[in-house]
Amino acid sequence: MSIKTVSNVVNDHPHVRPEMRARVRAVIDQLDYRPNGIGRQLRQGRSGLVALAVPNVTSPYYGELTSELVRTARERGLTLIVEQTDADLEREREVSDGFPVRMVDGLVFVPLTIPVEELSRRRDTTPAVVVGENGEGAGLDRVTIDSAGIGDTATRHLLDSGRRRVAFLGDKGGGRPPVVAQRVTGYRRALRRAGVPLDPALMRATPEWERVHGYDGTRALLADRPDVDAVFAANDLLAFGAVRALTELGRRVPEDVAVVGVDDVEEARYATPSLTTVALDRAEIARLALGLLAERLAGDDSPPKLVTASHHLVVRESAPA
Amino acid sequence: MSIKTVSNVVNDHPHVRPEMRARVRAVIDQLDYRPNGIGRQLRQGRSGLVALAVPNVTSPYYGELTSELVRTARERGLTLIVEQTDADLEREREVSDGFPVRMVDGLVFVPLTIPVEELSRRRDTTPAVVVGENGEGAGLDRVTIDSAGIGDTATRHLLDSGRRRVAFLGDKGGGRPPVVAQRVTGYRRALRRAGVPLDPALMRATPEWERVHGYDGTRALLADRPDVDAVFAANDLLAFGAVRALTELGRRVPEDVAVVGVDDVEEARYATPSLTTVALDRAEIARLALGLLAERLAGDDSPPKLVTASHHLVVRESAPA
DNA sequence: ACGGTGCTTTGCAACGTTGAACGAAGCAAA
DNA sequence: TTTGCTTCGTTCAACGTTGCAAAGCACCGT
Repeated sequence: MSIKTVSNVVNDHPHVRPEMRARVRAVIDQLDYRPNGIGRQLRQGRSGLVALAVPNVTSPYYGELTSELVRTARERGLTLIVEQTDADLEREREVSDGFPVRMVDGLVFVPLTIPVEELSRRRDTTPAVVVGENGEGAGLDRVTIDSAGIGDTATRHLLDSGRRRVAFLGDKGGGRPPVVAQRVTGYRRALRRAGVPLDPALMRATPEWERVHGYDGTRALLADRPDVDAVFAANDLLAFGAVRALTELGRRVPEDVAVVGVDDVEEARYATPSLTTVALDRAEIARLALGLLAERLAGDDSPPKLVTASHHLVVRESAPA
Repeated sequence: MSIKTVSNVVNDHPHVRPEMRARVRAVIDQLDYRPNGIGRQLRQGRSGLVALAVPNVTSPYYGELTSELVRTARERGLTLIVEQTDADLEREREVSDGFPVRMVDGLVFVPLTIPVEELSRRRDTTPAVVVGENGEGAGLDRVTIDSAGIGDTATRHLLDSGRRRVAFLGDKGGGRPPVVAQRVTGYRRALRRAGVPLDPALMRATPEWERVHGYDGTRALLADRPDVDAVFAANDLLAFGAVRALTELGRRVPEDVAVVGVDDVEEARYATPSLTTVALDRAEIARLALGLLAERLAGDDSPPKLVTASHHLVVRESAPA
């Protein structure tokens, strides 16, 4: 029998006699034949591969996002290649410029440090979806969250529970990336609405947003402002570090200092005390991102789209109502 | 100029006049030409893709292992495809049988629930490396750790600090998978050496090894044996859950109950109290696994190899010396 | 001027697959 | 028996790349 007939059977094409079909199937089983994906991809001009470029898969937030993307991609018949940029500018540039060898059909990119102008100068024509606030203005499809709203929600919760000296942990010196700028905006908005003056000494910058930076930043904060009574940390990891520092310095959480984070990573539920946080729906973000990408893969060439995923406050022990 | 000349330039072949080389380079830059990976792969018969099948990328241990594998693969010029089995038997079967379409050059597999016999019946000829104790006897290349040694080290540390009622958290009912069996073996060995009789009520089974199971298991443990003075948890997540449960039930850690975990995930350093644990070198595991795979890809067809990665005790607050 | 030598460039084929077009049967109706 | 139609199977070509071998081209010595 001809190769093409086998192809027809494998692809469930019509116009194959049932008898022939069965015969081919039997031989396929016997030989454990599997179509060579490469040949197929070359013929069809698509690989079904999608690259995910994320700062890392280690930190809980990106890990959980990666997990949801892997799951969602699978459901859509796509396969995910994982790359880590380590938040390194050069690595992010490489991702933005496109891999030197063309292999993937699409890209999901979570940029941290690359300037928007560079993103928008992108020459690579592989469809790309940017995830996060940092791609603002890049002229690419993007899934984002309302970080100003998040900052507002968190800060308001602390103010509503009677706190008045609310620190912001996780600011960046110099030009703030959009994600930071937005969370600060929300923080200020909530303070203003409550009539609480902004105290610059309560705005603490950190080099990154990992546990150790929350820890260090909080120790520095307490040295300056020993009377702080609440911390809004820009993400959960900073918050964990903050709790650790506060505890070491003899502050009780939440009695002396309340702490709110952002992300609702799994650990937030099991930490001691459990962490009040603003939850982001990572499954929704994954769904939206791959949805946008799938439209492009299907040939959609409309102007770049922007979609916003939802968030909600989860009240736990570290900052009760 | 001919297509082949371009190919020669792209691949830095000798015998291309510098002038011609420059001319081709210029055009490549101008057109932003990138070789099509699929065509190249078809020609060369290899894709440079390696599949990683891991229970999930969310839990810290697998996440950190995935991260190291991504990094190491990159260094070796390989690209990692990530699949999650969710510790589901059916999904693990699919991985073991091989993907229905051939696309990857190799497989790194962390099996949890699939029986060894099924693994060894594997028909797929794609080179595979198994990571972990659970692949014992599968007749495949494997990177493992000395889990009996780990159980011994952890238990001994607790006994050395004067504890006598040491619980084992994370047993499995019914036939124990190798990883559990080995950690139990080490636990018993240390107890025997210290002359402490084994108390079956201190052996606590959990459905999985996640925080919630450590939490539930520890509550059950305290109901049965309120006088327990130490917990050896089979991994860090169980230990975090245990600490949480102990704290809620009024036990101080480590004063009343000491806790030791296994893995040394990043969180262990920042938890309150910080966690004493047996550290596994994930970078080493990744290096060894891809090293074995690379040998197979290079044509090595010697009998299956077994290599063992190292471990060491890290003493922190939850179980001081 | 001719063949030889060594460097440079090109043509051909093949990797494994599948869409398109073509050919070969089978069958019913004329 | 021939014609026309349907159903099934095959051949051809192409996807983009690169190893191989042959061809082109200077330049040299005789």
